[in-house]
Amino acid sequence: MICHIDAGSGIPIYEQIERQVKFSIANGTLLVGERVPSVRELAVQAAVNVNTVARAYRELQQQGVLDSIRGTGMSVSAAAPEICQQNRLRMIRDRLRSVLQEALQNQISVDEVRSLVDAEWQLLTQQDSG
Amino acid sequence: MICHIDAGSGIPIYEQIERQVKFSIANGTLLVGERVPSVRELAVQAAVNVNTVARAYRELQQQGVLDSIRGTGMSVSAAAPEICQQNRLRMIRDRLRSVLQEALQNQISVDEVRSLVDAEWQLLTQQDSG
DNA sequence: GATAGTGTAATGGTTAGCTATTACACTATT
DNA sequence: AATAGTGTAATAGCTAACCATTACACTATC
Repeated sequence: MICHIDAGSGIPIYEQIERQVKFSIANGTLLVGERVPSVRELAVQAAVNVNTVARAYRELQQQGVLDSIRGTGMSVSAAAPEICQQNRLRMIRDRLRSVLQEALQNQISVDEVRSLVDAEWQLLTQQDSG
Repeated sequence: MICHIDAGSGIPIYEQIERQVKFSIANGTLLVGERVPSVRELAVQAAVNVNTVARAYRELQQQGVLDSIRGTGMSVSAAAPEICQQNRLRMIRDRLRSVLQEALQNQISVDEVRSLVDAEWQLLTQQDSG
């Protein structure tokens, strides 16, 4: 599992990690019972502090997504796929709604928004930059 | 000029104020030379501290959007409309891009995104909740 | 049993954002 | 001149997020 962290996105790092773990479970990259990267391993890979990863994992555990076995590691719980799939679109939708609210409040039309979406999507898929 | 502040959006309040002043200038709600609400007045209206408004205004002044006359107030600069109109879509686009990046990284299709946009837009325009 | 790898926890420090409060210099109005 | 309204500034306190470091309890492996 590879974690993309955008430090300047305004979203807390631990939350970004949470999201990406959930997404990986939702789309089958992480399977039930599979071990998730260790906190230290992921901290190095994402160039982030161990505590930050630990916090993300702790919250995922509290949400029932991860099982923790002391001394061994953390693994994807049996209930995880259902939880994560249910939240899959919701996580995107919540962020999207916030942007749309701003657009709406400032007299930007649906058509303009649609154009932006299509244009930006094309840029992202072209360059495959992320 | 009315300011809508969403404390839980993750975007700093002073930045939200900046954005909304710019939007108001871009769409003609605030005209060149017109006085902007005083820091104290806007602070009360938005239920926010004076310093926070002052910071937003200070940055807008540094960007050439507002002129400051000590003892009198702040007014929309002559250069403001051009600056704000140029940034109008860019402000939305930047936030949109961030959301789309996450969607793309997690195998969400364009169609799903488009559906979300349309559905959310309809909800927002129906309820007129902001 | 020693070692290396797990999660967990505590401490201390930094930065950003926000609040509350007070104060000052200035301008416009009365 | 007095008053009320401007922007501006400084101080102090708070919280969230993050980092660096150290330490501990546990497990698997050699």
